[in-house]
Amino acid sequence: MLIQIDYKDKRPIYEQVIEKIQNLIVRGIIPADEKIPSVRNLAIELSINPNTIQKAYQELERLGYIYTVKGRGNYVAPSSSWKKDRREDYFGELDAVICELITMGVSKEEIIDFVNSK
Amino acid sequence: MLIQIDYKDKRPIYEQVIEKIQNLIVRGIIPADEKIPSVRNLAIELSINPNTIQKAYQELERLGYIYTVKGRGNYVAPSSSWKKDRREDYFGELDAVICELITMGVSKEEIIDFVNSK
Amino acid sequence: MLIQIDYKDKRPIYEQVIEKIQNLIVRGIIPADEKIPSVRNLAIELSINPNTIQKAYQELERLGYIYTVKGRGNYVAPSSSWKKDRREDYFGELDAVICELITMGVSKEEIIDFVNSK
Amino acid sequence: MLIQIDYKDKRPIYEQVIEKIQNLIVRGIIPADEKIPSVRNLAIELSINPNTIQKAYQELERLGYIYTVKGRGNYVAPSSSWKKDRREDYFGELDAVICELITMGVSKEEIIDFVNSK
DNA sequence: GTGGTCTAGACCACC
DNA sequence: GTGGTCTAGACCACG
Repeated sequence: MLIQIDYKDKRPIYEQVIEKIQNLIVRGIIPADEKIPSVRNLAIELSINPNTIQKAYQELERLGYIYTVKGRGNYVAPSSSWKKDRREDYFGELDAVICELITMGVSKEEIIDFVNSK
Repeated sequence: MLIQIDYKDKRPIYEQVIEKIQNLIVRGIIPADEKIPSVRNLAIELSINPNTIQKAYQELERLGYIYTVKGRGNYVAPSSSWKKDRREDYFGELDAVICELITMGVSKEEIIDFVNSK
Repeated sequence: MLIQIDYKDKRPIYEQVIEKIQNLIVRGIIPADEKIPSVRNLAIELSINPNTIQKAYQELERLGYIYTVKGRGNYVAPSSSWKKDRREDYFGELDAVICELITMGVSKEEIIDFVNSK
Repeated sequence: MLIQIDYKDKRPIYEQVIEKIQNLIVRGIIPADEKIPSVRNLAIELSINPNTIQKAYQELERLGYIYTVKGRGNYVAPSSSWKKDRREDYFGELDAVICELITMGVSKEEIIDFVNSK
């Protein structure tokens, strides 16, 4: 797996795990219905306590990114279960940042130029 | 003062205080070199532990939004000391959000439409 | 057979098998004294461990929905052996739900309207 | 507090805690914005590990029944944040039970009689 | 003191 | 072997 924990990061470990796996799923690196590492294996691989991975996996399931089959393992969910939510989340963030920039006197044109320069 | 603490907010209280005062300063509601409430007074007004206000004020000073005069109080710093930093921060955030949206298959045009609709 | 396992369902697989077969029996799709698939065959058909099917069949026998003839297979029991139990179970559930709704301030009339609208 | 754990119950302890506190809140026994016992205190009172209470409280917050203030404690949320969801949940359950009963040949009239007899 | 996170180690149901 | 739950005990940030 391509997951790395950053111990300098102030966020809790389980959040980092969530984010990393979200990334792998959203970018299509792990396809739908593919198995992801077992709680124990990932724990060993990252030298982390299994409970911490467990917490991350449970949250990922709650968010609709994976589904869990007891006695079998965890599998990535079809994109339909998270795609919409995720878009809305990011447009919400975009909205907040734009509000802040406009409040600070940045014009819409400047923002659009910035988007185009990407 | 126009500060309200939201206890249901997940962020620590001192961060909320920082954000609220930043807002008052950035929007020009408190002009440069104006005195802001003393640690003690604000603590009483918000029914909050003075240590919490103290922590917020220290951070605000570190960020360049206020300056402290020993024995006299805290004053709003001139905008030159924070304006640039703040713009860069928000453009950094904007950058991150746009990257995410593009990764998810949202086109630049959609993003620009969204900005224009504001 | 018309059985489908849903791996995203939180319940254990053997419970799903029980429920599905109960349904086929209760709705009369498999008549009394009809043979149901052998443990082995159903296991193969559903790509499931035979132990899981075995557990489901044992429970179905305990509940009176099927009876087992050693060396010959499993057969649907006559409705007399489960019909009464089942009705009582569901009226018990109905009772519990109605209690909760009333506790929450929902009137009997609202509940009756809901039943009639079905 | 009026909470009792039933060790014969097969459900996990944290679910029992959730259900018990939900009840206290829904029935108005603990009013909105009232403090509920701290994680540690309730753990001691019930002779349960604090982590288990913690899990229950986090779920209760996620469900909108309580809100948490770090360093202060947990408080019951205003009913607006859960009342609607809860009604929908129970009407959903009611719907399922009624479907089952009708499938078994129970008439609407019988069901309505049952409701009226309560 | 309060909640939030983490570790280590255990037992269980399920497959 | 797999996930789910629980205990015991620890450290941290917050107030």
